[in-house]
Amino acid sequence: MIPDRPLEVLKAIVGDYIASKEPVGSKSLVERHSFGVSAATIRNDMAILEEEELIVAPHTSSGRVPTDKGYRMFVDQLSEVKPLSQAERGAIEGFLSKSSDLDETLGHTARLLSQLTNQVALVQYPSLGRASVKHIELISIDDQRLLLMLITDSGRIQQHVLDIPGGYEAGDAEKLRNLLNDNLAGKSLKEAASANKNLGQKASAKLKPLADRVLPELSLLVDANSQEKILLAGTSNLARRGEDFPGSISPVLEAIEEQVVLLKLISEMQADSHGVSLRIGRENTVDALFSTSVVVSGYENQGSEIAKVGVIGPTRMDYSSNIAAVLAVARYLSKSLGGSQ
Amino acid sequence: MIPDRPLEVLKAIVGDYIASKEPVGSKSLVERHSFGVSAATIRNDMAILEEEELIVAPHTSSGRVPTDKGYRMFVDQLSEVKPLSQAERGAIEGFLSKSSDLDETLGHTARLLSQLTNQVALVQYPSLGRASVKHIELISIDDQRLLLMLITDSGRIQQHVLDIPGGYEAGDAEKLRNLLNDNLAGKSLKEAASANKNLGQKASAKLKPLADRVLPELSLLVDANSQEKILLAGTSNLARRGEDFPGSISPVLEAIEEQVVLLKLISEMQADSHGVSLRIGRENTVDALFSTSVVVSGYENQGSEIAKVGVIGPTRMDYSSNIAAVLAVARYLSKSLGGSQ
DNA sequence: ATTGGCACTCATAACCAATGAGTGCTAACA
DNA sequence: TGTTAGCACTCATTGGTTATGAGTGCCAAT
Repeated sequence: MIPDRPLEVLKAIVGDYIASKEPVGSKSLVERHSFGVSAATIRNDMAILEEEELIVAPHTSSGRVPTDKGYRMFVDQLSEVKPLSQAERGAIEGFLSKSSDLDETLGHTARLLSQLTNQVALVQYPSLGRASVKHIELISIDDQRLLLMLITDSGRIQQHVLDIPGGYEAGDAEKLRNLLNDNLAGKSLKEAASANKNLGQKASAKLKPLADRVLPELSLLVDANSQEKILLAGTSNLARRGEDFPGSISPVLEAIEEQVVLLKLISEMQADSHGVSLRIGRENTVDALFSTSVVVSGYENQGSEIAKVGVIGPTRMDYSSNIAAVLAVARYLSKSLGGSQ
Repeated sequence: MIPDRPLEVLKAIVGDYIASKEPVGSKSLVERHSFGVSAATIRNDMAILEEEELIVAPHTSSGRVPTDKGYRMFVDQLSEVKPLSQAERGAIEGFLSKSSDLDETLGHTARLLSQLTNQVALVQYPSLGRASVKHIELISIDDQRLLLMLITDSGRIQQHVLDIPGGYEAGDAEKLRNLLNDNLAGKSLKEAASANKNLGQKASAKLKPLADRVLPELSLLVDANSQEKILLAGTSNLARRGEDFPGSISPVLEAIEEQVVLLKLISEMQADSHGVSLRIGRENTVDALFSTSVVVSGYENQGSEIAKVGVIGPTRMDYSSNIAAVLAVARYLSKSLGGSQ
């Protein structure tokens, strides 16, 4: 529905605008690209694009700037993304290979992605909601304290130290531990939460006091921590791009620090054919993020998607390379998790 | 050495400047405060202060602004800090009482402090360097994987999942665990690190293969994680105060995201008589933080200081209330840790 | 020691003209 | 029909000039 050359012009405008931060006019356009036509013709094409609301002029008689719709068309046209350089691939591999536990891996991932893209990186912790109980551990620390641990198949480990005011017998802890594992291991967290409630009755009279102390804490671990969590890195990259934001960047910073908002946003996003999902400007349902774009992709453990990873930056970003970076990092992260956990 | 009234004038200047963000002149000074003398007299006093480099005029014939030295004198004069309101005390208590494990407690603390002060809050994780090994746990997850845990007396728990490619016998894991605890529990991390190296010899022939796999990982846990860590919250508060920073805020953001820099900085800071320690402007050894002030206080577990907590903001901050907030939060945090861990 | 008076400084705001990149439109052209 | 050259017009930006006024330093008088 939009002819060929105007589309090329749109691409050129987006490209030049990303590079220069300046509204781009017909003249500089024909200078930098070889369309084989004159500036006047380009102007006609630009009139078409403006008609379609793909570009807009900040003020009468100035260059044009892509609209959100324009960026959207641009990325949808983007057939293949810019592959990463050898150096970048090396950096990813080197960075992620030396991580040990989950916390550390995700922390590294966030830092890496923010450095790779010069944007704010976000990494969602594997959601406990979809996870299942792999193992429950009850470890005696000393005669009045127990360490309760919940290990899920997503690799996340939650723990809590319990005071047992009256003390306890080592054998009881062992028995309770077996009871818990026999009844809960393998169940999804939701099932475990409800099964846990009825478990008190199964405990023998001797075990009862300890069970009464431990079970509620286990519930707490299950629900309180099934609350999702996001890791951020490179917030300063936002500040450096401050000029890209209309008023101040502080509402943007506030919004992304507000985990709940971000979680809702990325949970709404569905991956497209490339395996990546993006929201551009006003496509974001959050007012404060109307001048930002979010690029996310899922990462997997043992074949199923467990959480998301991505970047957030000004709508005027280099979509091609950011998409490539997010995809690559997601892929390596999946590999790194699948291998060792 | 500096007469009385000029000192009062300094206090007034600092106070007014903090409130108004505007350089403060002699006239507005006599209007807002009742010195009982005329503007001209105040001007003479200001000349003295300027002589002492406690205040400075941004340009000839404009109001005066406190220098770093001026702020320093101001806070040193500060005999008692502004006590927190009832509501604030309530908020602290409510917030911190509902935390369960260490991670969560510290996370809550950081958020709370940033909200209380409207500054960037920082919370240092209990340093493993000064900590000692409380307990080591080796848990079988399945027949090819073990979970290795290191629990320190500061309440921090580190864990790592180990693949044991050839499998192992449950009894061996148990024996190794006992060996580790017998030899390492109670030792400081440094001692444990070196003791750990010689432990391979003590293992029986049967235990050797497993020990060879586990011991290096334990070393890794000890060193790699004895690296300190800082939690930040409320970065957006910096952005909101953007006008207070000379050029852009992004170097500041970069500096505080650079954990190493921050860690070095706060480790240099020694608490004064109030139990609080602060660096004002150029007293910070980091260039990027020359226009910020850092307020920290230590928090304790079982009577000994284990790490620091504080805020960082523009030199033009409300020292009195920030000091009060940091102190209060540090105190409550110590209480909360001492009670349950 | 304090004060009123006064000349002086200098950042800021307001106004104005010049500049120039960029546009839309029209008429000619292939 | 699509393309091009030409032209008048718009308007953000820049630089220069001029008020305005808050604030100072200094001095002579109290």
